[in-house]
Amino acid sequence: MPKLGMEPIRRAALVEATIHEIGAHGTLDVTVGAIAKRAGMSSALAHHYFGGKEQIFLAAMRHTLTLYGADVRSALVPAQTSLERVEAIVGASFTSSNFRPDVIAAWLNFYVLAQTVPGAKRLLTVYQARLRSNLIYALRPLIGSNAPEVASRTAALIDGVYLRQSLVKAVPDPCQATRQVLNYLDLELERAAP
Amino acid sequence: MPKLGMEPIRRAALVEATIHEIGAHGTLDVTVGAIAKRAGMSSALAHHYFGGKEQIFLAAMRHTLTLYGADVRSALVPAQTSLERVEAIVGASFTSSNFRPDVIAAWLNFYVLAQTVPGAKRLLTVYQARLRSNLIYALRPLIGSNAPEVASRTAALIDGVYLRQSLVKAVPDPCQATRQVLNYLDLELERAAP
Amino acid sequence: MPKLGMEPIRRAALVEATIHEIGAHGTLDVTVGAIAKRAGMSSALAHHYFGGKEQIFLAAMRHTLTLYGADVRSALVPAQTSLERVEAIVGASFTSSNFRPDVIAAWLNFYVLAQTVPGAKRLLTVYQARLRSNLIYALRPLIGSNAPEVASRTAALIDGVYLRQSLVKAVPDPCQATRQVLNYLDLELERAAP
Amino acid sequence: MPKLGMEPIRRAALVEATIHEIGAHGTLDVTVGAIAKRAGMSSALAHHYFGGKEQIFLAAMRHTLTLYGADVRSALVPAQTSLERVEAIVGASFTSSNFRPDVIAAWLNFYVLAQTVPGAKRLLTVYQARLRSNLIYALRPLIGSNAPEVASRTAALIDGVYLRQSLVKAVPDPCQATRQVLNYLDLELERAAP
DNA sequence: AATGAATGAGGATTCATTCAT
DNA sequence: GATGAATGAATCCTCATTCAT
Repeated sequence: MPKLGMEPIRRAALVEATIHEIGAHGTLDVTVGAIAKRAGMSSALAHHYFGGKEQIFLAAMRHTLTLYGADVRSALVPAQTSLERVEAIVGASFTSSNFRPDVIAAWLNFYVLAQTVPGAKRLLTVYQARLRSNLIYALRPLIGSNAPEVASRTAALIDGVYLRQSLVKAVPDPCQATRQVLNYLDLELERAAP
Repeated sequence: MPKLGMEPIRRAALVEATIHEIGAHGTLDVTVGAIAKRAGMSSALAHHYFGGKEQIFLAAMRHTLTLYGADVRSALVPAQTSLERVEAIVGASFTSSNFRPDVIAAWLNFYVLAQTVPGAKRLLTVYQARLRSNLIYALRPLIGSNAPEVASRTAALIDGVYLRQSLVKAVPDPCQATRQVLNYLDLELERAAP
Repeated sequence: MPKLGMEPIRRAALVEATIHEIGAHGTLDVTVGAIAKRAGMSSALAHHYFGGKEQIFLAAMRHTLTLYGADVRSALVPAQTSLERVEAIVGASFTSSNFRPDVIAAWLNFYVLAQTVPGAKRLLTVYQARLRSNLIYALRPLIGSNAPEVASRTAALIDGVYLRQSLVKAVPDPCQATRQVLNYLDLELERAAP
Repeated sequence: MPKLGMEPIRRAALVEATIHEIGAHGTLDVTVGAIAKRAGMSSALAHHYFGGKEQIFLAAMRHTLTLYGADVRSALVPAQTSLERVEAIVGASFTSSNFRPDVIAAWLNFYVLAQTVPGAKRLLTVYQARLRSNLIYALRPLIGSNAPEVASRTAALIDGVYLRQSLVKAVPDPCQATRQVLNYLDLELERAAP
């Protein structure tokens, strides 16, 4: 009984497993075998579906970025004011589904992957560009021409918070992380409109 | 050609080569053989002096952190005012000898190493603690009890700038990076003493 | 060509090859590669099936001991009298399938392996215990309470004959070896029942 | 200050260290470096004196055999009767200086070495021949033409006792070992002269 | 669709040995 | 006499990847 439509299920399972595996090891030094086993299939099948390790990694990146993007979008839906938009964007970076040890470690390693694999660099660049343009769009009404620079700084700060969290054993605290970034943004807003 | 007292020379060459190699590959996926060859010796000798790959990595980390620490200290020497102190600390992070593609890639990978190797985590933790305490000490006269929080944010921002630079092919611009961080700090200082 | 159920075939081939290789070299200093090549496969496959060199050695030991045990058991089947039992046990030690240069060298090296690998020591200890209890059981009706001591001596003598044979280039002579041990046992029996 | 006459001291130290090292590891898998360190010198010096690992091993064998030979000879001195001769020979095999875990492991490994290194085989063959002729000479007055066969059996028994001792963690018991062999010889003597 | 079988390539590590001082 | 320096060779082991079923 050839199971139809297995492909998307298998792919999803592998992507999921990849992130867990990277999270568990903290490294890209995970074997296709381990990923496949965690996903409940043979490594041969993993290759069958993805063609190779690199593409499995890329799929995992795409998945992570997609989830993140969806979080941002859905957080923006109810946002009415510019300020709420900004808060929505920052908040989405620290959703409890994104700001998890697993995912944090994965992000870190995606940056490493981007040093080697062009596709990975492209994905991260797109992520950064989106984040930036989202922030600029939300900030412009509030701080005008300062928006681009502040957006860059905000993005860097977010990434920095992630990076530092990767060192700590403590379970990540989304609220505190969000506040840390928003506190900075408050400053910028105060200056623009005292 | 064998001389006495080769050990420190060889060790230094290996550490140097390790950073270059990591920088060139953007990954910890470098072979001891490649490192040794770059350092002009056999891989066996590398093992002889360091005992293993992990310890070579750790030595490279220590070296990088030491250089950075020295830069901070020597930048602090001529600093008279608190503001100059802060500027010195931030500036040292973006010295042209630290803020180089090589070293940036190395830092990124040290964070990855720290996920696995306890010694590496320890080193990075110490680095963060020093940076933080340096900043707090310099900031306290300027912003009082806000110093710790601002120090954390500043540190995260610095790391974030590094992280983002790792994605860009463009040669790093120390001035711009420094300004990015100092602009933020200006805000904090303005608020404290308008 | 890949078929199913290759595992037992491969494992058997490797075990066989291991004994031959140890026999040919007279040492445990044989490479997994050489064993695998002799068994007609890649060394990677050998690792795949056994997990490591040590476990290959242990499997070879187990195989040798199993063969020997089977020889003893089947020799005991037709034995009617106690004397025949004793002769069966001793004879099995010098079967032409056991008392072969290959196997003799292997035994010697198993003793060496047992110095290092607990599992190997366990196997040899079990072998010795079985041989001893077999002998005691067969000897008791003939020599009574002397059986244990005589069994020990007999076992030592058998091992000694093996050890000495390992030094000689001449092809082993099962008959002579058997006689050497049985002659000693005759003495013991005579004394008990003159 | 070039120390004169260092050579014999160094060589002795190395030989001593070799036996200890083999005893400690239970294997010939000991490194020249470890031997040299135990002997308090550099491995280069070990090579200087012996030329290579194999020759170090051979020297250790020679030393062991020489000690044993000396023990036999000195035990024979006070022996008056043939029976005392026999007892002296057997006893010397189980002197507390020979029948030690160290030395027992070394013997076992010498047999392994003999499979590969002709010189080692020669040494062991000489040892066996001497033991045999010593025994025959002592036994002939007691059992006549049976002496050669009994000598062989005795020698095998001695070696077997050694071999079995190598498996046991318990500290070797010279008395018991000696008795085990002498008990056998008593039998032979009884038969010859009831 | 799925997998066991199989391998080639590569890498860390160890070690005997040599050499210049 | 003695050693630190240095290396080539060898070996175990891992893993991504392929293939036939």
